[in-house]
Amino acid sequence: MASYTEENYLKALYNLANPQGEVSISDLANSLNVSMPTANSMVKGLQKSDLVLYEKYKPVTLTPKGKKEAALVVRKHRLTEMFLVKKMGFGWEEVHEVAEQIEHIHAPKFFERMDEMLGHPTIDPHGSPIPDNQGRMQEFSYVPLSTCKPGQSVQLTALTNSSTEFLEFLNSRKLALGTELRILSREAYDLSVVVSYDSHAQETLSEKVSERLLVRILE
Amino acid sequence: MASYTEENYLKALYNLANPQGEVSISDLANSLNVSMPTANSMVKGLQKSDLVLYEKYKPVTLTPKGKKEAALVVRKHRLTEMFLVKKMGFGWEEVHEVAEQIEHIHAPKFFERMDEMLGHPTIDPHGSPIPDNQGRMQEFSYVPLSTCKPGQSVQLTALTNSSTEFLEFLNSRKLALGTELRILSREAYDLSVVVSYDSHAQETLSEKVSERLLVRILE
DNA sequence: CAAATTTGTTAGAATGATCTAACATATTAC
DNA sequence: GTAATATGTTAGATCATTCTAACAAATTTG
Ligand SMILES: [Mn+2]
Ligand SMILES: [Mn+2]
Ligand SMILES: [Mn+2]
Ligand SMILES: [Mn+2]
Repeated sequence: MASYTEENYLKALYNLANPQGEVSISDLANSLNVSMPTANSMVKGLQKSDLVLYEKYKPVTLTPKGKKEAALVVRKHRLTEMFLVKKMGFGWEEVHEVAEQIEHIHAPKFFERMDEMLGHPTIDPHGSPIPDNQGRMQEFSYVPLSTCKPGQSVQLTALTNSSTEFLEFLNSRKLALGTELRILSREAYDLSVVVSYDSHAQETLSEKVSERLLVRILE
Repeated sequence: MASYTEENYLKALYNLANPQGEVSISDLANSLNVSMPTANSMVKGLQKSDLVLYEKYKPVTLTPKGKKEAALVVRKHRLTEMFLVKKMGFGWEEVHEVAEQIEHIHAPKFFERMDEMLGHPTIDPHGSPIPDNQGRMQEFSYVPLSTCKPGQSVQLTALTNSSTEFLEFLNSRKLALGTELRILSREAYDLSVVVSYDSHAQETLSEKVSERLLVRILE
């Protein structure tokens, strides 16, 4: 069984994988705030347990076994976040750090019960999909708000970044998942986007913000 | 901050302490399923962090700081067990192992929220007191059923053992906290006790069982 | 109280996870 | 296509937690 630390490596590999499933040692090390030699040596260990494929100087890839284990940790993380928000009254900006710990609890019934109580949710409080209990995750095809055109109506469905700071920024603008936005214009100079929603007649979102907001196009 | 392992040592010391607050290395090692040299070396580490008092060949004692830290871990354990039973529908026999893990989560708000949702409970599902958020624990003066006399009426209030097997045995006899028992007789030969309660007109409890049941005397 | 037993300590080693310093390979820029 | 830069690896060390084997102190027993 993977250790606490190994689970964090698997999850990082899962989240960092490019379309070919590859992750560089430097990205891995960076994401986990460890040195490259540390990441390198851990990867060798994961390889011994058949959780990753790895050759010197090549990027790392999860094996099917590793990918499933990773997805199941992600499942625990996202179910936990959903539970904290829906059943314990936490804000979406306060749940990530706790979930980062609770995802390592070994107690299948605990998470099954959360899942039941939540009615088998398919997305977490930040709009990210929750893998099923076999580790399968559905794909959504949402687009960043930054790629939308003036005149379009869209619905905020997910985020590409869920840092506390970003979530607090969204709170301050009363932007939540489900919010419907109309794109009024786009500033060519700084790529900021002007939108209206709810009682906000006009709100300007910087490029940095708009590229982190994933939306479903309504019309 | 104490590590996961250190927290388990502190908790064991807290639970094993005799009236003078002392714990032998062998009891500590035994309780944690580690060798005596391991316990010995960990105790030296705890001493460096001012969590225990210790001299070669003498029993170990928690410092006030160590005792408080231990009590706060016990608090998290017991709040968790209560939450699992009252808010998530688990049986009292299934919560200890999960709580053993969740007690190490570092997230004050998570446990504060549990406490609130539970209405600031003072006992856990097995009748053990929950220390307050300063680590203070109230003393109860319950007596083992085995010390009671025939003719007495008592109420089951706590347990001195909370193993899954024992709890399942109690479930099978429909014995729960709060059950009122009348002591019908006591067998001199094997010290078993015959009691009646609810719809059970006559139930024989072995000495092993009756000394693990803590009761409050009603009359 | 001396012997036997139990309890506790030291020494030495292993494993997992981490680091820094030094070196090697790969990629990018000129 | 070499030089500079970025990326990756090896070596060697540290720290926490654990072990077994050997020895030492304390306690119990006859
Ligand atoms: Mn998260
Ligand atoms: Mn984590
Ligand atoms: Mn317990
Ligand atoms: Mn524990």
